[in-house]
Amino acid sequence: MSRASERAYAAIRAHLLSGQVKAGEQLTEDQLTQITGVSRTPVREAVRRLENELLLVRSDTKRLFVADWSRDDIEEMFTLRQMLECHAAERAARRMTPGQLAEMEAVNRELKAAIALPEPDVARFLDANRAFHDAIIAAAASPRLGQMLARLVEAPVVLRTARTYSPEDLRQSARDHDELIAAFAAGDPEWARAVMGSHLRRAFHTFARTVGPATDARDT
Amino acid sequence: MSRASERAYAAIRAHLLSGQVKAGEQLTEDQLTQITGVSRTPVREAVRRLENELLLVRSDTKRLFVADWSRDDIEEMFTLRQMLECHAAERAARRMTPGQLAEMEAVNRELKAAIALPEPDVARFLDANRAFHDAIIAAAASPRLGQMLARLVEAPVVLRTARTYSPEDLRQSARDHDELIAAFAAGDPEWARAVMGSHLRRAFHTFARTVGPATDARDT
DNA sequence: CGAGAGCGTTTTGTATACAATAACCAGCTT
DNA sequence: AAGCTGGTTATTGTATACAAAACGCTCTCG
Repeated sequence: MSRASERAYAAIRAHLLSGQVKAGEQLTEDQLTQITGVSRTPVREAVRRLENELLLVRSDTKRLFVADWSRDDIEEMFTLRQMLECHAAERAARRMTPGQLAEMEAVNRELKAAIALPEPDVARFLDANRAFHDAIIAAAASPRLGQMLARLVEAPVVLRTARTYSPEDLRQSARDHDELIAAFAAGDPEWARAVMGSHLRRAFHTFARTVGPATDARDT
Repeated sequence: MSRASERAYAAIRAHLLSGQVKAGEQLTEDQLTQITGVSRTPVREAVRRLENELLLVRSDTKRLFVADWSRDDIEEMFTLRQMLECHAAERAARRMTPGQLAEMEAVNRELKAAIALPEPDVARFLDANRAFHDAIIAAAASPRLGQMLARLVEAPVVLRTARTYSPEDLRQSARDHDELIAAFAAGDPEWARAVMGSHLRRAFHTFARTVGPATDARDT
């Protein structure tokens, strides 16, 4: 994307992440031009993108609001992500090249360094974690799958700012990544899928623990 | 969407569907303003949407081109659609209300009427078919799932215009729908998922038969 | 000949003015 | 008091002019 609209996107996103703005609150394009420092045209493009990522929503009369993710919305999102990312892991296990595998090992070393004592660096962990998952998606070589996952992964980022990860959560995550790498090295799609499934499902429960109980137990 | 950009979207889409334009061909925003009769601003919004639906693609330098769907792309799309729509069928089976079920039965009667002899009306069939699948997605009550499926289903519409359906294809489709309705009436998620899976996979092979052989057999 | 620099043309990106529509509020009617 | 109605303001949508970037061409230099 071009410079101004990219800047607008990043600025609005940062603004949403910063927590200065409440879920359900209305935003106007004028406010956003002030926040971003660019004119309405690129702001509108950025807003379209954020709408697509479901960070912003529109009322029936085109007013713009900060999206409000319920616990059920989040669970739904995790379920979809699991479905798609397991598929991606399976595809990746079939297609991964030695170079890609080496790259993933490097990323995972970085991830482990980030959580090393004495002081785990959560932001650095999250960056490495994201790079790891992106590498899998890249190896899956499925543009539509990648696009969909990108949208799913974007949204919860908003919520994770206030989240606390225990050192054990971080270490378990690193172990999952080790096992995923082993599955890729073995070229075993079923293994990769299974590890990814438990990895994400556990992540959901870790996440959910801090949010509250489900309101509806019917669903998968 | 607003009037002008909606009109632009529909006009560009129709233009792509009409076959007057080849895959891979470049389009400029100016051309599109002429085709649509609106200014560049709403054209650009429509283009963003079509990019998102992967009917248009951008070069690395922001030039706009008609997307070129390879056989592998189409297979990938069907695979994703199957994954998501099976999930939707499963959810729908858990949640369907009597009113929704009656609605689906009505839609399926319309579908059967459309393919009745002497002269099956394929356009009418396609409309009813779409309504049927939309009803399932609605019953699944998962906004993100619905949004993703909408994008997946959009694209192949482009290609199916020239497609020929045998009367037997149409009848088998109607039978699948009958069985889906039975699964929903029974409230059996596994049954619904299984029927949807075979329904879509058969649709893929019907589709693929007219397109040509796969270039890569590694994938699911 | 071929590679690359310079320059006019084409195409996309941004700002801004104006138009259309939705929300708001006051005052009226019943 | 509840609900409509007219006008006023706030907000979004569209057109257009200008800026920036990419393309294609020619000309030059090695």
